[in-house]
Amino acid sequence: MREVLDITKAMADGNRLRVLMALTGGELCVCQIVELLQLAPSTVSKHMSILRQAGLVEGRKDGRWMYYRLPGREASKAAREVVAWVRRNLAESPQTAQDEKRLKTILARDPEDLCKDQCRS
Amino acid sequence: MREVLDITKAMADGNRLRVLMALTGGELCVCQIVELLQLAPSTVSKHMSILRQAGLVEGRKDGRWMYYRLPGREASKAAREVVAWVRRNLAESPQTAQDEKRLKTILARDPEDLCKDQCRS
DNA sequence: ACCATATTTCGCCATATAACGAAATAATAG
DNA sequence: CTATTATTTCGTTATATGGCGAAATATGGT
Repeated sequence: MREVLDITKAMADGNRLRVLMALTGGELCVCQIVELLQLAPSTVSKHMSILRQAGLVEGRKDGRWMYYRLPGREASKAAREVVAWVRRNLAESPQTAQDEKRLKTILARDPEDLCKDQCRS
Repeated sequence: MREVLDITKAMADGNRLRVLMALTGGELCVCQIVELLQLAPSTVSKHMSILRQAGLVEGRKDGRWMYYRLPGREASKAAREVVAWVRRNLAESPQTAQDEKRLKTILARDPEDLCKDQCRS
């Protein structure tokens, strides 16, 4: 029950669903997700830890950057299934389309610059 | 997005997940669910309306009794898929086993008596 | 060692949610 | 029609959650 509830609670937030959809395009670092959602880094960090705790994303640390991606083959079946369900059901969402567009411009920028910008603001 | 969020929020509560599992055995009326969860009728009613709004259960009124059941073929695919996911992932849960046992004794009693008992307490 | 910087942790506040009881509603029985 | 009773709605309260900024942590560059 605990595992299932961790998963369903993790999915019960619009911003976290947006992150799951954004990650279908490949892994992203925290500052890129911050830029996408337009939320404070601390808030995004919390969201990612909830998703990670539920097994809906995996984290990889590379130097100062933390990259998150969707769960791979070794991950729990329950988590992988539910991520697939989200992908199917949000694929046509306007929000998803808008985020994809926005992500393109974010990915076009050097991640390093992105983070610096955030520190200034 | 709205539809997906309605579904994920509806699933993000332990008592509502217990109801979904209990309904795999067939439809139940509100007073039976009240007896199972040991919550106030008003609370159970709210839970059921949240599940219904999300399309995770269907309601059928029969006289004074309101019966709820899992979504049928005509229901949204997203809802049916996610209910199937819950069933698969909670099938082995101790909570589910305990509730099944408890349900047996509840179903053995006349629903009419059940409701009267609740009014007395 | 020291500084810059990416991320996380912590403490706080506002809002959302789950619970209850009382009152309203719906529907049968007399 | 009135009484009974199953369910829902409403108002209130306690707790959970999402958001932020400040401070702590971790890591690479100088």
